[in-house]
Amino acid sequence: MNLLKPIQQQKISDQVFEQLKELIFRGTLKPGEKLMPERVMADSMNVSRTTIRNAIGRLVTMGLVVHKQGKGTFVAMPDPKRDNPFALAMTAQNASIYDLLEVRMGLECVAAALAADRADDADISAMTQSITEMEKEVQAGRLGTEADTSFHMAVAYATKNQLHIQVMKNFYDYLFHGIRESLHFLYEDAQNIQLILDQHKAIMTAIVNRAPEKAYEAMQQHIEFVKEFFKQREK
Amino acid sequence: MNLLKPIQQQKISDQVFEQLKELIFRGTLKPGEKLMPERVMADSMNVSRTTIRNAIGRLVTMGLVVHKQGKGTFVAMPDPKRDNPFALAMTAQNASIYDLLEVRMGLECVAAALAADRADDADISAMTQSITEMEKEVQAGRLGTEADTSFHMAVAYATKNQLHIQVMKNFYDYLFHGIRESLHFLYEDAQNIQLILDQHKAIMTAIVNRAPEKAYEAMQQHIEFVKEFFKQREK
DNA sequence: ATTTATTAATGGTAATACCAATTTTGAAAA
DNA sequence: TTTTCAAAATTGGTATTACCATTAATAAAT
Repeated sequence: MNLLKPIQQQKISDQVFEQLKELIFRGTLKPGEKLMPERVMADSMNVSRTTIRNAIGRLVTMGLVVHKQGKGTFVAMPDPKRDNPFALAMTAQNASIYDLLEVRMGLECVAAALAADRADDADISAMTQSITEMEKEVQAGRLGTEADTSFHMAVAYATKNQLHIQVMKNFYDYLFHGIRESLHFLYEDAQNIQLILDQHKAIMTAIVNRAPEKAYEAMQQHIEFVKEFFKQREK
Repeated sequence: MNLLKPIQQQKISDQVFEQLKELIFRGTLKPGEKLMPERVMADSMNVSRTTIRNAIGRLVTMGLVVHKQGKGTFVAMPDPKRDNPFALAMTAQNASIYDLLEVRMGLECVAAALAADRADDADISAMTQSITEMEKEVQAGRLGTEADTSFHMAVAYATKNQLHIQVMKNFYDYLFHGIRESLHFLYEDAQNIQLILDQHKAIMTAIVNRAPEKAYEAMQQHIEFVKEFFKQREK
């Protein structure tokens, strides 16, 4: 039976939510702009504040608006991080940079070891290129952050593990857009860059020599170095 | 000034949210399972239903639970079609079980070592419970896959690394779902299950004894065992 | 035993009051 | 006048209570 389609009983909060979402997506409500106070909005829409808060709450967890007690609710600034899964996870769980480094430690050390087994000529040449590129950048007075990333991605590709590659792509995409500021401190010091370059070379050497354990350790020391840097800096 | 650290004024709804999320992540609340009615949950937590609804509302928009008016609130089934935070679903199709195990090797071994440093009583008891649960399941003639996952998530939680927890949750939700059939072969053999149980116990013992290296190795052997099983089976 | 009406259970909305953080206001002090 | 600072007004967060809407469970009628 049931030839009749059910009248889609959309919840009231759904409708409010849709309206607000539209306003934000269309740009009628611009980033940084303040929303109406909940009480006013409830009044002008003839619904309860409860419902309004429900709708806005969804926008908050979606990261489209932010609540500020005592101030109001504001449209969130368009944030490249928002599209990045890692960034979302980081902010949602308010993870620290150490959390990040620990996860990297797990992923990249094993990756380095695998790379030592599986890297082919193309992989090696990609690593080499990343290193010389980084040297050039530094010589030119720039920070070699992109070349740095390239090196690590080259290692990832050398594992031939599609899943690992995908994960690392997400990771470094975030490192770029997400914590660029934090990393600047690391790159500011020319001494650090030289050390990083040496560490990269050590990793590559181990990979070229088909020495998985060495590669593992070299990567470990590399990440440990970064971790120590931030630890020192905290004081 | 500001020598005083800000008392992290976490909202009540935040705390409720965290508790519920943890129950779901750990697998204590299994997919499809019904949550307590809001009213009794509010009562047993000594907060208002308003706050409970706020917390649950977040879980809903995150897709972890679903509301059904008149019926209740239920833990959502992990849905591959759903947007997963790390966009790994597509990769999971092409990824081999070895790819998965390699990435796990990196993440979980380091995690085990960290857990040995940081696990508290609650973590230990969660691991114990997962192990006994798995034993009970096996005794009853069922496969203890869920308890197995719970154990690994317990280790993840013991790291206190929020990012790692998030990553592992997604791994188990989306990736292992794709190779569930394959895993059946592993669990079919009672002998294997016993070995897996022993390995879990070894991991936990190392963690209890605060022996990071041992924990690392125990986890390594555990994953290596699974890998070897599938390798043998290919022939 | 089947069907139907009633009741209970449970999420959704409303209304009101008060708490907590922030801004604004306005009077007192300089 | 300008600055300071305390009181009041704003605004999001939580609590309470009541009632609506949907579904499941139960009792009553056939």
